[in-house]
Amino acid sequence: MAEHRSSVDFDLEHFLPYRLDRLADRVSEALARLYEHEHGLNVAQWRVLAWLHHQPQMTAKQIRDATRMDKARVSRAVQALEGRGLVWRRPSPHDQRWHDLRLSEAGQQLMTELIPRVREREAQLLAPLTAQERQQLLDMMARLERPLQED
Amino acid sequence: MAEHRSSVDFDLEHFLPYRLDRLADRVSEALARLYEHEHGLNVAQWRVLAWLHHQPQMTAKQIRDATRMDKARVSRAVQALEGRGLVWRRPSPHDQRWHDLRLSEAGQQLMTELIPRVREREAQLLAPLTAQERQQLLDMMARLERPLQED
DNA sequence: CGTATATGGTTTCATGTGCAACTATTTGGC
DNA sequence: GCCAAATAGTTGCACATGAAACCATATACG
Repeated sequence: MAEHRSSVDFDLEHFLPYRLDRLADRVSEALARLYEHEHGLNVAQWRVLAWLHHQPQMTAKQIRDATRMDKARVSRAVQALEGRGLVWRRPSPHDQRWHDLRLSEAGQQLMTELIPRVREREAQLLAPLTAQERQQLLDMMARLERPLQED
Repeated sequence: MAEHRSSVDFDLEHFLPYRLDRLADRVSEALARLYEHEHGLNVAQWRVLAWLHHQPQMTAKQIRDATRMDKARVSRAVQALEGRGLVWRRPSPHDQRWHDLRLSEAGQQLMTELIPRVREREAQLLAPLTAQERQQLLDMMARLERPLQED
């Protein structure tokens, strides 16, 4: 059992950052077909919609905190969604710097159609793992992520 | 225990593709300081160097297969590395379409310096998991990835 | 009050990327 | 041997993204 890796040889195949990135890419690609090819949504836009579906009224700042996306990325995603009539935006009465965001009727409809299909796809992806393993996986990922929070 | 998620509510926080992507991003960012900020290498370039260190002579095609990166991405990474004198490239005597790649002396040196530090960083990242858990994690990731191979 | 500072959001710029079209070389069928 | 198809690698293009500069609004402090 070669559990001790030599100090001179370095194998990317056993290097977690690389493996994580590769898997994330593959998974993301497998999902993109649903919201990208069929609905012209990129990942940032999909995430904004998902959050607004989950929590019906948010500001861009809240979405940024929730998704940990760059604020420029959120800003552009919201612009695109507003342009397509999927999201409403208006300055907050409490503070004009904030913009309150909500799904429009069309946005709501889109998510109602999309979510079950995304769920189904996720189930396919997760099929190789037992329910217990899925839980373990998410749990380990959370533990790995915690020390990397930088705010 | 709320293990059955409602069909109307959708929480990105429990959605594996999103969680994977976020973790991969964070981890990647934590490592980028080492090879990006200090050595001006981007991820693609780092991967090419790592593979050439692991297996001293490869063609771009082999690197592409190993890393599953787009061939344009590999091509540009190699160009940059050759331009900086970190890798040598010459047409293969067997087939002029191939280019044999090797680390130069400088490339070798860079990796000798970089690898231990990258290893150390990886160890910090993995600190929250036991050795057994690390093994489980890589194993589960491999099982998730297998059905997504598309070649 | 009134100015300095902080904050939410936008825009500009440089960079990285995938895809598709392209070039050059090799292989396979005739 | 010769041309069609395949293959390795490069390049043009469109797009997404992060960092930094920027704008507008709100808050803090004199």
